[in-house]
Amino acid sequence: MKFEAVTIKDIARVLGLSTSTVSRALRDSYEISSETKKLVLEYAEKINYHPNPIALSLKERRSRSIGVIVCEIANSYFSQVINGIESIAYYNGYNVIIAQSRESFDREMLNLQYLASRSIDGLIISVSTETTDFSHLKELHQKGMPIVFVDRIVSEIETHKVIADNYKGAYDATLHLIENGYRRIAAISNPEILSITKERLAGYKTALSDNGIEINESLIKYCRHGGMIAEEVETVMNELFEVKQKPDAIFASADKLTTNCLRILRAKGILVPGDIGLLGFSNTDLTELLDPPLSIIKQPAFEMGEMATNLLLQLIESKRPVTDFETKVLSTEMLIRGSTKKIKVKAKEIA
Amino acid sequence: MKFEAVTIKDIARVLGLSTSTVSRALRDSYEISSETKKLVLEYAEKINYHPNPIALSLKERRSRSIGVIVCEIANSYFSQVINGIESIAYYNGYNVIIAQSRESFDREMLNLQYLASRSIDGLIISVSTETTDFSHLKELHQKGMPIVFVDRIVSEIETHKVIADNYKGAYDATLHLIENGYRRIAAISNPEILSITKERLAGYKTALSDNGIEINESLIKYCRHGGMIAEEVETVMNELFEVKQKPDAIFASADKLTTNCLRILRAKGILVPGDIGLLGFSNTDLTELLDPPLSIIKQPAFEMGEMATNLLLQLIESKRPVTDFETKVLSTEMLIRGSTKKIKVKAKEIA
DNA sequence: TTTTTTTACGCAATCGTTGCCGGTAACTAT
DNA sequence: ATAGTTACCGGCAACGATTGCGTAAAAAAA
Repeated sequence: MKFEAVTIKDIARVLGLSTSTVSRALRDSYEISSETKKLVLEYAEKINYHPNPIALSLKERRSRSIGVIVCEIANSYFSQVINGIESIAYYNGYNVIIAQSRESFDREMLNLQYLASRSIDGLIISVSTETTDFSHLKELHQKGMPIVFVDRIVSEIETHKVIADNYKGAYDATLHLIENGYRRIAAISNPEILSITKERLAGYKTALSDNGIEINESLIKYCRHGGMIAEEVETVMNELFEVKQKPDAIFASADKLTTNCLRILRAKGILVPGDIGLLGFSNTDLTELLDPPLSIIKQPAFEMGEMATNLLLQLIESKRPVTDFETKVLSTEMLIRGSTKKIKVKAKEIA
Repeated sequence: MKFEAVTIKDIARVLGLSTSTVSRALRDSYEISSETKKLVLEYAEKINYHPNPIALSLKERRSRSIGVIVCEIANSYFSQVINGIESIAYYNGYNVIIAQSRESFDREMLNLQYLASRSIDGLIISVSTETTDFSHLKELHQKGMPIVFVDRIVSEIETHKVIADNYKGAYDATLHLIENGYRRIAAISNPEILSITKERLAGYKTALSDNGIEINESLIKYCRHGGMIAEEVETVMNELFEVKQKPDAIFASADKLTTNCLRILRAKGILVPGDIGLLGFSNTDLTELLDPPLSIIKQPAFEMGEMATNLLLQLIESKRPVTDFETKVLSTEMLIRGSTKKIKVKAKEIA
């Protein structure tokens, strides 16, 4: 079954005009008499005419749609980013096509090809944890595709970028743990290649150093799939608890990592706080209802989506090639709750 | 800046052929010699030619994209449904355009118009809680737009529908509460107009009747915005706890309602279980980590998305108008956890 | 060698819309 | 009265791809 729409030809035929006249009447051209305009406009309204966007796209060589690639939408951070993207896009008459990489490089490539072949006018992307080769993105970028990175950025590609203040967020988080008496603070992260991982770990390390705590590389763990697979989080947790000197706190640097950490700690019967403190990046609005209520670093996800879209539209609608790119850095927010309750510092560790 | 793509004309010009020859060579027509085919194919591969989907859409009068309207994607149930939709759609070469109604009738209307004007080939929709007037959908449907309803269906429109077994899910949930000793079971629901509300409340009521418990309408509350706004849940909770005979359990019939119930109970300092039992429909994977771990009814969201998409593609690709529609009903799953712990039944209530 | 058939390709229309050019009235200016 | 101007509208081409039809050249049959 086909959905038949009204065209400009139908109007022209019925009204005994040419298509060009109808077109111009609809666009309120000065070359058309007010009577004809009125005639056309009224009839168009009556039969509920809408210009065919596909024909327009073909004519104008633009699809008025932007592509978005994230790892998954069933992630509170990204779903909030997407809400931000959509709000701006729809407001400006752009359509949003969402694709999920599911943290797979291959799927990211496929999605990219798919979107490119669907003639998107621009792209907002947060690269997958598996992506170490950016040549596909570079190629597209060089061909003139406007691209804006959000969150997980690619430093090698010069374009607009929107990130949270990952360094400060992680620094504050670590500092908070230290101030509450924690000393052996483990970090559970995404793969090292990701920009957010580097930035967050840098904040974590500096906070430790600034407070005279030695950085212990064996306390820093990476999860290949960003916590999407619970087992990988379990594996690194096992590694952390296998050794003599167990951590007394965990800093998890991504949404899924944070909640999966809690899941595994609970499964292991390790008490939070009590046995261990837990603080992580998260945008879920359920963290305060968890057992224990989680202390979190929250990113301004919606605003990041909005900002990325505004920058992208700027690129798309710019007449001349843009060479002056900016990287917007938005502040994170720390919410302190039960999972990082103050512990008594053992005497020997104070010195 | 524009992203310039390779066209069939570029190939024709370089190879000294006509566009029709190139087109036919690419489509492996018998009318083209194998040498020419090889030449064209190799060159197309070399310059990374991809047919312009917009031109194809215009020619074939189809966009190969389907529209999806849900209340919001930052809802675990709907994000899982969307994952199901996308998996089937992408597999069949269809593009998915997602729009959010945010439980607003006006936004649903706008999205619908927008999608229709973007020439979608079909629509999957779960209507908003505000939608009581279906004339816009009916009109579109009558014009020949293939539509499939998921979850929140519209009985007045005859087409394929995919739902969970809401009646049985709610019946089982209520029965479980009764078996665990709860007697004054309140129900917090979406607006009465929604199909899921009717079905779930029917299950709830029958379970009560079957067990000799009188149905008390003052224990049944409706939330206009489906719990998207925390305040409305608070209002109905206040009403429930204002009266002398307070409920001893709550059955929440939607994802956001369930978690917001817990949020408010915690804020009020009402113990779950203990003071009150709580069980609700939910698809969040965080419910087991909540305090208390929530007993839930889970819908097969991903499968529902898959099924809806298969049915929609069937409609779209059918040569003749389809008149034989089906309503698929999928089983829910009940997960029993701490929030519905057995309580001692008071002697007077047993009789 | 002539006729028929096959092979291999080009032309032009089409999808819906708009831009450019051209044309015909009616009106104004000379 | 004639030239020039203005108002208004139609025709054609183009965007990128497909397709029915026509046809020249080569191959096969007569």
